[in-house]
This record gives sequence, C-alpha cells and structure tokens, in this order.
Amino acid sequence: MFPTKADVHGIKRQEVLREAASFFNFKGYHATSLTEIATSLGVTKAALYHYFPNKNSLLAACFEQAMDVAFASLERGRKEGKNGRDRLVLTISGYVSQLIDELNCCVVLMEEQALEPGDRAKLVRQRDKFERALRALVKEGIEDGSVVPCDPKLAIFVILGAMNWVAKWFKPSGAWTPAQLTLALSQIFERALSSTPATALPRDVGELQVAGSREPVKPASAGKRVLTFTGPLRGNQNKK
Amino acid sequence: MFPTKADVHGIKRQEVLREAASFFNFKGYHATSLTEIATSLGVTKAALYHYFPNKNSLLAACFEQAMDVAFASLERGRKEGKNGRDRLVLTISGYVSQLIDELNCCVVLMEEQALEPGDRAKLVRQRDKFERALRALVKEGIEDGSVVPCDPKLAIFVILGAMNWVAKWFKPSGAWTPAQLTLALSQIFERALSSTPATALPRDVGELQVAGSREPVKPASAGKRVLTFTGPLRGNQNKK
DNA sequence: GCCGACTAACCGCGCGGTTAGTAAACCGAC
DNA sequence: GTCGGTTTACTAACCGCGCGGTTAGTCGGC
Repeated sequence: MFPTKADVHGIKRQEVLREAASFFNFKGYHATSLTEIATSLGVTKAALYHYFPNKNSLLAACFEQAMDVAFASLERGRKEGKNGRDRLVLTISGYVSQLIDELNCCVVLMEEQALEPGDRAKLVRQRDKFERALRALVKEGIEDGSVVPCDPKLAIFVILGAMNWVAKWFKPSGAWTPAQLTLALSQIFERALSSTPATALPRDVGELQVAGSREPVKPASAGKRVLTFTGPLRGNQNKK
Repeated sequence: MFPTKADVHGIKRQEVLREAASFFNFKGYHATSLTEIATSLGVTKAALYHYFPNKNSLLAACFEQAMDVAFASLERGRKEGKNGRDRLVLTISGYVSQLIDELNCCVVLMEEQALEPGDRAKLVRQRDKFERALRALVKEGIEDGSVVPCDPKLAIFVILGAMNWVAKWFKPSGAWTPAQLTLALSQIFERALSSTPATALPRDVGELQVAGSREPVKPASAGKRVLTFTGPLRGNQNKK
C-alpha cells in the first residue's frame, strides 16, 4: 500500500537519472556539472552519490535504459508487425515514444565516447546488435516486398540520424505532442522505404489526430520535489 | 609564385581549425582539450593562440565556415535546380560533400549551446535563415508538384538529422567514398520526398559509380606537418 | 636588429569526488 | 507507548587535478 524505503529510493534514483539525462541531452555530458544537476533537483552534489557511485555511471545508466527500451521495442515490433516494413516502423516509433516519455529523450549514442571502456564496450556491443536487427528487418522487408530495394546499412543510418536528432530540437512544451511527432515520423520513414509509398503525408504535424492518446500531455513534472521529500512510510514493516 | 608569410599563416590557421573540428566532432567540444589538439598537430598549446584568441573562437569558426558552406550550397542549388525538389537535394548534397572535404565533417549544430552568447545568437540567426530557406524549397516543391505534400518543418528536421548524424559514423577510411555517400543520401531523400518516388535504390553504396569523382579520395593528409614547418619563403617581397 | 613563431613554465578556477557530521526515521526491548 | 542504538538521507567543507589562458623568453628567417 505505502511505498517501502526501497521503493522511495528507486523512485528518487529514477528522478535523478531523468534530470541528468535532460541535461546531458541539452548541454552534453562534459558540459554538465553534478552541482548543476543537484541544484536543479533542490539538493547538493553530495546527495547524488547516494544514488550513483560517480558521474560516469549516470551516463552509463542512461545508455542502459535506452538499450532496454530499444530491445523491448524490437520485440514488440517483431510480434505485432505484419511484414518487414511494418516491424521496422513499429520498432522505431515505439523506441522514440518511450524514450521521450521515460528519459525526457535520451542521448542514445550521442556521447558514447565519454563512457568508461568497460561500459562503452558493452554499449557498443548492444548497439551493434540493435542496428543489425534493424538492418535485418530492412532485408526482410525487401524480401517480402514491403520495402523498396536499397542498402540496409545506409537506410538504418538515415533513420537513426533523424531519430537521434529529435532529442536536439523536440520540446515537450512545443506545438507538437510526442504522439503526433512519433506518428508523423513513422509516416515519413514508411514513405521513404515502402515499396508502395503513400501519395501524401500530413501537411501539419500539429493537426494530426492520434488514435489512443491523452492529448495535451502531462504538463511536465511541474512540482517535482521528489527528492528532499521526507515523511513517515507507514506500513513498511512488510513488503507492501 | 611562392606563398607570402600571410598565406602561410592562413594555411596553418585552416589546418588548426580542421584538426579542432575533427576532435570536436569525434569527442565533443568540452571533452577536447587544447593540449590535445596542439599535440596532435605537433606543437604546444600556446602555439594555437597565434591563430585563435581562445578555445571558443575555434568552435565559432567551425560554425561560421559551416554556415558559409550552407549558404553557398543554397545559392548553387537555387541556380542549378529545375524544380523545388531538385534545388533542395542539390543544396543538401552540396552542403554535406563540402563539409566532409573541408572540415573533416563539421559539427554543424551539435554543440551550439557551447558558444558564447554573441556568437551563438549569430549562429542561431543564420541557422534559422538556412532552415527557413530549406523549408521554402520544400513548399516550392509541393507547389510545383515535384515534392509530395507534407509538413515542411518536419521534413527538414528529418533531413538535417540524417545529415548531421553522418559526422558521427562516417570514416574517410571506410568502405564508402564521400561521393558515394553523398549520392546515396540524396537518392534516399529524393525518394522520401518526391511526388514520383523511385522504385529502387542502390543496393550497396560501396558499389555506386559516381560521375565526376576522383575515386579513392586522397588518403587524408597523411604526413601533415603543416605547422612546425619552417623554410625560406623565396619571392615573397611582392604578393605572389 | 627586428619581428613573427613557438616553447616552457606558470596561474587560478571549477570540476569530480571525499569526508565528517547532523537530523530524522526506523526497529526491537521492555 | 518510549527509549536507545542503528540506519538512511543529506549538507558543508574540503582536496587535488587538469583545464583554459598568460607570461617571459628563445630561435631563426628577413
């Protein structure tokens, strides 16, 4: 019923990660100081060390979470898609929309070089696996006729580029909702790759009606005083 | 005939800029130290201050050069293109190929936030102007029927994303030549946007035959001891 | 002898990371 | 209940390092 200590710790940890990811996206890893992240969360730098052992592990956690999302989307795409193109587009759009939700957009690969060798090797391994899986979807699509013949490697580079770029310009407060953006993006990709491209695309992303979406999106975490929260945790003697 | 002192200074300056851009692209602005750039050029940090007043001005010069290239490409595209789509694709591909040649790929917008306020405002103004021009080309293409109806803003975001991403993965030593890459990229963009999309694309970028290109590309500046070069500048009493 | 190009040595600042200490919540004994 | 000891969450103050930037001085072509 009530959250246990461990729950609260996990929630705060996620909040720290989210704030860090936000800064890393906007200013870059090296340009962001821990003091900055801490201040923005209403605590001091030393407090962050209760949740992460050092700055680099924050970045590593970003990548880890992003890759988890990537493979989950891939799984979903594989299951729900009817053909290669369908699976590819589902994977991509699931990935983008989840990252926007969970991490305020993630750097994805932007600053991979800043990771420590061990973490970096792991990331590169996973990322390559993900990219190979995407390329395999393109090949599958070419074979089943849903995707126009092309160089899968380049096609995936183009798509990843457009996706990762989103983190640089997308603002939740802007004219487009995440759902609208995701939909419009996937329609462009679909058109670029489909063997039977659509004859028209949305003229204005902001006007798109999205099927199952809660429209104006939660107005960000307005009063996020998640850290510095104290209070009794009644009922925590047994796991909830 | 022989270079004057001022010429040599200019050449060396450009070499410094190129090396800096290379590092900024690969590791990011804040992760790159001046010592690192200098060492890689075979000089000490203090030597760089003969060519640029401080680190930030190196970044500013990168952006300035990139924007010069951008507007030059735009001009060329406007002149040589037959319709909106044509002009857009010419602009983009000219931009990409020139940046690869001149700056070892440029960050373009990647770390705009690191600029000092004055330089940044200038960059943002120019970049917005460039983006507006690109969007105008999309609109023009929609009106003249060469481009599929779409949201010009999103279309340009996608294209810029794919383009800027190139700097992150392209290696001159790789399997693809800059010319092949540029051509293949523009074909993908063309297909994504054209009102009459191609039914096929290159299956392997590395196999592309490019019209007017010197193939294997100069093997980078292998023995670049441009700085630390000393020697007589015979005949420099009058401008060459 | 002058002047431009460059080096070696240095400076102060702000960063990531650490330490000692405080306040409050928790938990078992009675 | 409530009282003591333990644990968790956090702060204030501090440390050393490496950075961007500066200074004084050397070398060599003109």
